[in-house]
Amino acid sequence: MKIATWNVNSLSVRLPQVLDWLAAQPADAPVDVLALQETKTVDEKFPRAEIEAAGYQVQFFGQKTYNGVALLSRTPATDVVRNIPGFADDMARVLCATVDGVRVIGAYFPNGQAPGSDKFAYKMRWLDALREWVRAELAAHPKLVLMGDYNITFDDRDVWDPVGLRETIHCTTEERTHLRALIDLGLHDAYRLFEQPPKSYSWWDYRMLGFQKNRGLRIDHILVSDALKPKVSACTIDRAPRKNPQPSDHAPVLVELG
DNA sequence: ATGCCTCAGCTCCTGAGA
Repeated sequence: MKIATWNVNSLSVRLPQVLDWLAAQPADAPVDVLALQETKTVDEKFPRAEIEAAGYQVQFFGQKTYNGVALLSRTPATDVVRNIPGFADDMARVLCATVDGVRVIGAYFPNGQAPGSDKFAYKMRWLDALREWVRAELAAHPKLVLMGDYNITFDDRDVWDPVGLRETIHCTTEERTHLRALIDLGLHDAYRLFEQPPKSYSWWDYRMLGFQKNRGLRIDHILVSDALKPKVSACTIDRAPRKNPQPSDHAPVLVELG
């Protein structure tokens, strides 16, 4: 089972790239589940027909201009949950469903803008609510994947300039403490289960030739539960779509469950 | 300096992203 996450930074702009990317997978190893973030599309305008024509079922949860998430799957998604139950939020950030017996959560974590800002405080509240909800989901569904654009780096290995970016957004101790608290629920950073190339990132700034100079951050993650950890056979970041004309600023992350 | 790109939208500028 191959599961992936990709912040597409507008699905209406990136839909052809998403379909091309899915079609480019090996025939014997298609992507079974794909979580998308920043679709930036209201549900009325969501490109459902195009995605279904590519052989995928799709759940989507969007809003105007910002945020928006979707969950593509080759088999039906059941028990769908939108956003964090009990946490009032006018932003479309979370889609959760069961696919092939795996509880899959795709999430677009808040950016946070700057430490000390109102948006940073919202990010911390959102992370608290997410953690308590995921704790309950894990108890009910031991086979669980939590993936998406976390907007948080785990440690300095995930940062192109850890000195210059010390305690800036995505790199603060407070954010990392919250991320670590998710891990402590019984989740594992699938990417670090394997030896990986140094300076591996999932996002590069559009400006300043960020990608060409590999000035990036690893902020897109796939966390797997204790029960799934022994089944993980690979986890990779696919940089190829970042080289497309008119790319998203994020690259997809993939995990394979044996 | 807080921009450099990119995107959406009450679109010829602004807000937000990260």
